[in-house]
Amino acid sequence: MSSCIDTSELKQIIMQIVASIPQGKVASYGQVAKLCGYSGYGRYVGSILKRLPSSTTLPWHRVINARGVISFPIGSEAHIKQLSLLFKEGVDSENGKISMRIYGWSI
DNA sequence: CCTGTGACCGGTA
DNA sequence: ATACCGGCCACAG
Repeated sequence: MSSCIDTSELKQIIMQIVASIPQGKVASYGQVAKLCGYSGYGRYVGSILKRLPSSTTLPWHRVINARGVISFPIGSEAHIKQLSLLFKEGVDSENGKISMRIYGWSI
């Protein structure tokens, strides 16, 4: 079956939610999807962020997975880049586990 | 149209 | 605590 939703609209909502994540805090892919009103679309959130141009101003680095870690292989360029961006914002992490979550944060 | 692929997630062993 | 599994769903080939 083809998509049963308006993907272009969902894409914009996702970008809006990600853009509104406060500096120094993070959200999971599933959390972003749920905040959009589309629970279960975590994978889609990832696919959207993947296509972002390198020149984007969207804080994509504030989105991690539900296990509290960066969803890139440790040591990969993307992982190093995301970690440094988060570290620069003062995100607290121990052994790669991000502790400053976004739970309780409202739109 | 059918199949494989993810920057995912929650439950189970 | 870690490892695996099945479900998830748009998208590319």
